[in-house]
This record gives sequence, C-alpha cells and structure tokens, in this order.
Amino acid sequence: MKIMVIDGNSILNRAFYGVRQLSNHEGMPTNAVYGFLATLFKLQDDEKPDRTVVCFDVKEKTFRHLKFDSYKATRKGMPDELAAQLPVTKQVLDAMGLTRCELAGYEADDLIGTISRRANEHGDSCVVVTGDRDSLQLVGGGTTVRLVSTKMGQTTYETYDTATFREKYGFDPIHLIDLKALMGDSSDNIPGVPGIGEKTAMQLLHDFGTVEGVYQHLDDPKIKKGARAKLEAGEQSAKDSYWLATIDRNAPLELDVENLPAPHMDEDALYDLLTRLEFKNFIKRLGLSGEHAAPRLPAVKPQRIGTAAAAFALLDGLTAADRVFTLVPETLGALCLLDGDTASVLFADDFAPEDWDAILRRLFDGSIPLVLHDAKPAAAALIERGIPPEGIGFDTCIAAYLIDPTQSGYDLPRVALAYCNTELPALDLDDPAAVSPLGGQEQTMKACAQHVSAVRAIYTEAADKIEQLGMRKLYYEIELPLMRVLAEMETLGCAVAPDELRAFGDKLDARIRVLVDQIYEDAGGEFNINSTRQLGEVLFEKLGLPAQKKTKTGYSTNVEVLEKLAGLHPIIPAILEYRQLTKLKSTYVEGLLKVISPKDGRIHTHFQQTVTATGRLSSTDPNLQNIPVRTELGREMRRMFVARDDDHVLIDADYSQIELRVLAHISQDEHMIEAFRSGKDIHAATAAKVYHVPIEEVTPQMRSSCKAVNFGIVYGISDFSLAQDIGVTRKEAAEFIRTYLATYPGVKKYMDDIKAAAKEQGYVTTLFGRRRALPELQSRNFNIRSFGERVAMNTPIQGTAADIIKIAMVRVRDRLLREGLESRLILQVHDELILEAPKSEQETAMHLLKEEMEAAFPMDAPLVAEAKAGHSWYETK
DNA sequence: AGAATCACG
DNA sequence: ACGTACGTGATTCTG
Repeated sequence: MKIMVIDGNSILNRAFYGVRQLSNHEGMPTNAVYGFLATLFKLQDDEKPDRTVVCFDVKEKTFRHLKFDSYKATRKGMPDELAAQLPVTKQVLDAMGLTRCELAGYEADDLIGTISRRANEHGDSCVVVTGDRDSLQLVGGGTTVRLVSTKMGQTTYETYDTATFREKYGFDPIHLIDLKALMGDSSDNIPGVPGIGEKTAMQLLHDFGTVEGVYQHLDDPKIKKGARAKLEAGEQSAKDSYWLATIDRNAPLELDVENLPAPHMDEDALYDLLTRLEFKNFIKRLGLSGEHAAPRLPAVKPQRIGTAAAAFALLDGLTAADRVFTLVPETLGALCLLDGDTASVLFADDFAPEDWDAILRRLFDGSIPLVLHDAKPAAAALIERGIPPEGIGFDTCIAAYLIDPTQSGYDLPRVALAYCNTELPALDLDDPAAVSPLGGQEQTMKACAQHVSAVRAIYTEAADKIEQLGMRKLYYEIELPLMRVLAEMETLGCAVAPDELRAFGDKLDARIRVLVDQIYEDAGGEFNINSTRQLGEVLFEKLGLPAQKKTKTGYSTNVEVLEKLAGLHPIIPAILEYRQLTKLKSTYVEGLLKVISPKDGRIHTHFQQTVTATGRLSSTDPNLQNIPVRTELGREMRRMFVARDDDHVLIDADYSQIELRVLAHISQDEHMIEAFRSGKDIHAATAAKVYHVPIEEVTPQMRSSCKAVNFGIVYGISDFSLAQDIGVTRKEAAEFIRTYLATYPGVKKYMDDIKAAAKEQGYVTTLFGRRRALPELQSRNFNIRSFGERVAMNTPIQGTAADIIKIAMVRVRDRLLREGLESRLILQVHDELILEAPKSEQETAMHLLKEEMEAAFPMDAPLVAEAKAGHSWYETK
C-alpha cells in the first residue's frame, strides 16, 4: 500500500506566501487554503496514494526544541491571516476524508518520521510531501520525499529516493543529520559548530562518516589546525545540534498507521465548505454539486394576515421582539414580517386604505426593531407618504457592502447566495401582479418566506462580522443614519428650470447643425460622427492625418489625440466642438428633461450607498455628481438647477482640499500640516518649499506642477503619469517626485508604510475603520500589483474624506431638524454639500453648514469649508 | 454586452 | 524590464 504523508504546516505556509491574495466575500483570507488544495490535488493526481495523512504542529509551548534558548528566541509565530486559514483547511481535509494527525509537543516533522517508519516496517511505502529539506533524512527503507519548492512563483516538486539523494549529496540521507550538526542551519536555528561551514563539514563527513567519527579522530592529520580548534570548542554545540536536527521517529502516536481507513469524502460538507470559500473551480473539478448540501436557510412558514385586527395584534406582539426581519417594497403594496418561524405576509389590497396607512405608521413608529435588506427605497417611499421611517435598526445590504465593498452588487439573491448558499426564488413585490388577488399571491407568500429567512440568516452573520472587523461605529453611527438622510434628499429632489433647459438645448442644436454641415464638407461626405470607427477612417485614412494612438478596436479619436491634430485640419476643431455640444445635449439637456418628475417638476437622483470601493457615494438616474463645471459653456448647465422659488436659495459649501488635508493628517507630515495651518494656498506653499523660493516668487508654472504632484500623490503617483500630465520627461518627473517627497518626508514614510502594511494584512482601512481588501498586492503581475499599491495609498485618503462628509451630512441634517429650520440637504458631490433654504434662513443655514462640515472631524490639518448662496447652482460658485 | 468617450470629484 | 494615475455614470456605437 502506498501512503502519502503531508507536512501540513509547511505546505500551508508555502501556499500562504506563494499564492496571490484571495479572500471570500466575508473578507476571510483564502489564499493559503487555495494553494494547499491546489498542491494536494496535484499530488493526488500524480501519485495516486492509497492513503493520505496530513500532519500539523499543535501550537504548544512544549516542543522539545524549545529547551534551547537560541531556538526559542527566533521562533516566529504564524501571521494572523495564515492562522485564520488553519481551521478551515483542517475542515476541508476532514470533509475530504483524509486522515489528519496532530500530537501535543511534537512538530509535524516528528509525526511524519514516526508514521513513515511504522508504515515501512509494516511493508507499506511512503511518500513524504514537505517543503522542509530536513525531512530528507527520512529517505530510504521504503520512504521517498517529494520536496515542494516555489521558484519564481512556480511550484516545483523534486522527488528524492536513496539514489537521487546520494547523487546530489554524496552520502546517505541519514548523514544529513551529521551535516547539520556540523554546519548548522540558520533557517532552523540549529547552531552547528561555530566556524564550520558547508565545505569543511562535507569534507569531514567524507573522511569520517559521522559526527561521532569526527570527534573520535580529532587528532587525525586530515583535520586542519584551525578546524580542530573550532571542533574542540564547539563539541557541545555539535551534540546539541545533532539532537535538534534529528527527527524523532518514535513519537507516541495513537494513530493506527497499520490500518489507515480508506478516504471517504463527505460531499455535502465539502461542497458547503468550498462554496463558502468560493472555490468554484475545485467544486467543478471534484464533480461536487450542491444537491445534497443543505442550504443554510431555516424553513419558514408563510401566513397571510388579512384583517386590520389581526395585523395590529401581530404588530403589538412584535414590540417585544428582539429583531423583526422585514420585506418592504418601494410601492409599499405588501409587507412581510418574520418572527420566529412564521413569516406574516400582508397585501395592501386586503385592507382599507386608511387601515393600510395606519399599519405602516405602526410598523415604523420606532417601537419595533426592524431589519431590512436595502431599506432606502422603502424609507424614501414612506417619507413620500408622510410617514417617518423609524426603527430601522439594521440594513443587511449596507452591512454586506461594508464587509466587502468590492463586490459587483448586493441585491438580496446575490448576498443570500454568498452568505447562505441558497438560490432564492424570484420575487418582485413592486410588481402589481405579484401582490394582487388576481396574481399569484400564494407563490408570492412562499417566496416572501424564503427571502425574509435569508435576511435573518445574513443578519446573523453580518452583524457579528461588522463587530469583528471593528466597524460598529462606522455602521451604526455613520452609514445607517446616512441611509435615512439620503432617502430624505432623494425624496425632496432638486428644482430645475425646464424652459431654460429646453432653450439651452435648442441653442446647442442650432450650433450642432452648423458644425455637422461643416464636418461633412471638410470630410467630403456624410458619415456618423458619433461612430469612432467611421471618424477614425475619415481622419486617418481619407484625410491622411497622422494616427496617434490605437485602441483595441481601431484608431483612438479622443480629446487628447484630437487636440494634437488641431492645427492640421479645420475639421478637428469642429469635431471637438461637436463632441462637447452633443455631450451636453444628449447627456445633460435630454438626459435631465427625461427624469423631471411629473409629480413635482423636480429631479430626484438616487444616491447609491453600496457601490464604490472607497466608501464614496454615487449618483444615478440621473447622475447629479457630474454636472459640467470645467468649461464655461458646460457650466451654463448649472443655471438650470435652481431653488424652488424666489423665496428660496441654494446654499453650496465645499471642502477646501479635503483629500490633501486628510493626507497631511494621516501621514502626520509636519510641513504639510503647517502649510495648511498657515492658511496659505497649498499648491503655492508646496512650490515654495520644493523650489526653495519665497512664496511670493512662486510662478504660475511652479504652482501648477506642484498642484499636479499634489493630485498625483493622492492617487499613488508614478513618474510616467506625472510626466504625461505636466509635459516633462519621465526622468524630470521622477526627480520632481523625489524632491517633493524629500520636502514632505512624512508623506513619503506614509506611502511606504501603508504599502507594507497593506501587503502584510491584505487590506487597508480608513480612519473610521472602513475596509478594502487588496488581493492585487499579491499578484505576480507587475501591473496588477502596482495598481494594488496605488489603491493602498489612495483608498485610506479618498475613503476617509468620504467618511468625513458622510458624518457632516448626518450632523447637518440632525442640526437643521433640531433647530427647527426648514433648510434641507438636497445634493452631495463628494466634497460639496448643497442645501435648499428659505431666504429667511440663508445666513443661519450658511453658517450652520460651514460649521458642521468643518467640525465633522477635527484634524491636525483643519478642515475648511466655504459656503455660498444663490438662486441657481451656477451662482453659488 | 463591451468598448470608447467624456462629464464630475 | 514590466506600463501607469484614484473613484464614479451616461451615452453611443458595434458585433
């Protein structure tokens, strides 16, 4: 019988450092497990052993080696991220039905030595799999060793039997111990004989065979004088080292090596584990299916509540509940409440309108602790109806986002799949057919039960995880209150001037028509100017202009390219202007006209709270965070965003240089902090320092380059991109960055430290504990790894700034209410907040806004916000 | 559905 | 040597 004995610790360790960073949606690191399994599967395929035993060290203070201080002092602990993967690795091995072996006080080496000896004595052959060269001493008598090593990121396997060992070392495997006793092994903290290196040790063994032989023949003339003195002085160390280097092949193992059980895979458990680890390829490879694996979703009975009396009785009973898991569609046309193992489903159609309204009011009166998945649409709908959405104590969607903000979406079926291994049935409570008596209410109820059960299952896991990851305050004091603030902002919306918008559109149209004619004339024929392919053909083939860049699909025709061609042909400026105008017309004029609400004539954007990897918000349908401002014509768009009437104004306040201030604070760079404290223009102040001139003598060019570097620093700079940005050579840019970082040494240190820390921990965090995993840092691909490094530098800065403005939003909103003001937040644009305020409150609200934004988080480079008021957004600048 | 382009911080 | 800025969303064309 062939037995494979694996050194679990050694292979796991190798995998941890060798495999690029991986993690599952929970943020649990999985690279070591992954690498371990990949190695294991490959070996099982190659060797086809009859039995497999995996040995682990037990973390114990009783290792026999520890009686030597030198060994103890340098013994390293396992990194946390690796330790975290140890239990799940063992679980996978158990599910695979492999034998696992541990023994207190013994290292995996000793267990392997013992198992291989006993197996050989029983007549079984043994393949030892390890990354540890020491184990080569076990070779012989039916045991071979497969040495796993990682070279240039590639895992290689070398197999040693007695013959191959002799060929390589020139002596028998067992004398590896003698060699170590003489020359020592720094990686294993075996001292050896001080002063004796590999050369001398090999020669001594060649001449005398063993350590014992060497010491019996110390007088032999073959030993040189110097070596003899060292050997005499180091005799005790040689003996100790011999003992340390010797693998104990007689550990008191209870394992029945002679009768190892055949592996028996627990497919359900394995499927479950691999699903949780998100190792889809291994699941496929092992031919596992989830058929047998129990979805981790407790069954829940649906029950229909059809009378107002029953509904209120239910709600009164829920007041005492710990948590009530709830589905609330945006239409508010149904409800589903989970308490215990019963999901109560209520259809609005079953109730008189005033009863339904009372039910909603009762549910959201704050006395029932509610858990929802993606509560914002429901909250907005309730606010719209005049019902304040109180009592929402947890949102599983936001929680899943905080736990891992890099997923592509967080809708309930997706999160349920990740957290509960469950495919939820389709359910759209916003669809009238699903909730009307004519539709499939029965089916809807069943689906509701499963969905709400999933919310509970996700909550159970996610709430803990939020605590474990140190995000309690971020979650409960920032994100959750913010959800309601956003719902209020969305509901209120922003007034627009539709007639002016249309007039602007007509003006654009007239000019676009002129440009189109001119372009066709210049091109000598009609074509679709919007088609980059056709445009490329016209410019670079028909007109013979010099092509600059290529894209995947053809010629590049973007602004950068066109601007370089601007002097060469009159068609180019026309195309540039055409591009600008059509962008304004289609994205902004037409795009905005399309989304003006017929109800109130206002625009209601949707602020996405669970999209960005850094913690910023995003805005959709329409995006109000990218309204033009950089060109004068584009900026005209902002005249269309107005206060509701002549008695109101818009108040706009934006943070000055928030990201650089955050950088100054995080990095604690004295000079940058001082520059901000002095209240000087930061880019000019930087230039003064970098160029060693008084700030009055800073030229616009000097300021502009420093501004570019300041931006670059925030993004995770490289000389190449800076060179491109400010139009100097790469060398000059590199030198510039060097000078800059010498000027701000704290910033340099921060950039170095954060990259190192990110690499070690596998993630970065903001000042408020928001987290982003960085698997890219483990990549062997330079580009991917470099990207990871830039993200490591940028995310804490951009993310902390995002945290700060979120805090400000919650504070501004709460204070406006507390002070009984009517001014309301309506927009956020990353570092800018916009209120709609009654003119009577203008001064008060401007002051309040500035104050709360600046006080949101006290930093060493203090926050500064400037507020302005005006009838339109244009006028607030 | 993905690519290209361009609007914002 | 590697080939580069960080984070978004909407529109249009194309296969």
